[in-house]
Amino acid sequence: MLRLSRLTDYAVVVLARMGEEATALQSAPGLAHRTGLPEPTVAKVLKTLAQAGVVEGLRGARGGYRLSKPLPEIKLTEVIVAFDGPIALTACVDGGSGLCESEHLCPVRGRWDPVNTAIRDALEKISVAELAGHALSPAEADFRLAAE
Amino acid sequence: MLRLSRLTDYAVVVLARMGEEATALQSAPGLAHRTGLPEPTVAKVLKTLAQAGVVEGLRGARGGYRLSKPLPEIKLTEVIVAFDGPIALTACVDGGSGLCESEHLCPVRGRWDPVNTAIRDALEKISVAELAGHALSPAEADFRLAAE
DNA sequence: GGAAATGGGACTGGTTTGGTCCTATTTAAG
DNA sequence: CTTAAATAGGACCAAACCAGTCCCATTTCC
Ligand code: FES
Ligand code: FES
Repeated sequence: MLRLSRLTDYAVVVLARMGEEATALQSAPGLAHRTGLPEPTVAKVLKTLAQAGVVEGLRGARGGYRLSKPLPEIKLTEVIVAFDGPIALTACVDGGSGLCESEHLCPVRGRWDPVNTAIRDALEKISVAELAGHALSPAEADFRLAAE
Repeated sequence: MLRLSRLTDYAVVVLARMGEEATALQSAPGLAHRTGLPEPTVAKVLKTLAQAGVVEGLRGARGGYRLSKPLPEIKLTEVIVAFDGPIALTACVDGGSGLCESEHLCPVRGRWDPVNTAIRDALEKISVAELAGHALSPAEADFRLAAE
């Protein structure tokens, strides 16, 4: 289905929620509660995002996570790469030789690169903020909490 | 890895090989031999391509497959859709509601659409011919055969 | 010192996918 | 008319992959 990891989807949801209070320090359990997603999953997502440098994690009691840059500056590619790895559409990786067994017979050898860059370019232009529907209103957020 | 099905890769290889003799009727075993790919796999790929209308299959002895249109007119999306299904990057399909359990809590709901169209547009512009490295020279083809 | 949080990774069940094989159907050749 | 060669279609199985959970170490505030 050419689908990306479900965790990527979750990540966007979590980031969107964080974007509503961009400066605040928010804990994983807290965010789980506010997004309605299961807590262990949110924790995992945040860990990965922290590794990628998209969010910044502060340890200790009263610790939590914080966006390391404003939502509109977070490119979608950053998130995707964090969870799905480098954006390369095929098994025959970009310049890499030696990995494909039928390489010496293959007319396509390496030719996927233009495709990959085309997709990277397309995704590069999209920020997470654009996916977030930038900020549900606070009222709407309250409604969601109530719905739980 | 955001990778597409390996069969898609094979398909492009096979199509590229067919493009070298675009009008000729070529059998699955023959193409398998010429591409160096295992025969059952090539057969499967061709069946799928036939269903998608990319190639045309003729039955019976002396049957075979033929491109249903010239290689440069075959868009990459056609091939991808044939093997990987519709190009939609997330589990939450385009307009479809009701499939996602946390939809009522989800700030992203449906917002992936722009991403999907961005990717579709990018892929739409690429033809299989562009990936094929359009035609190894006949000499090169002979070399390959000899190399087997 | 204890509680609360992140950091990092191991483990596992479920799903998906690739690859193979089998059978029916069609058509040309002998 | 029989046989052979090919496509059409689908069933099946093993392997790879992924999500989800859990566990333990580390850090920091109270
Ligand atoms: S299939 Fe691997 S190089 Fe072409
Ligand atoms: S995660 Fe499904 S609608 Fe957002």
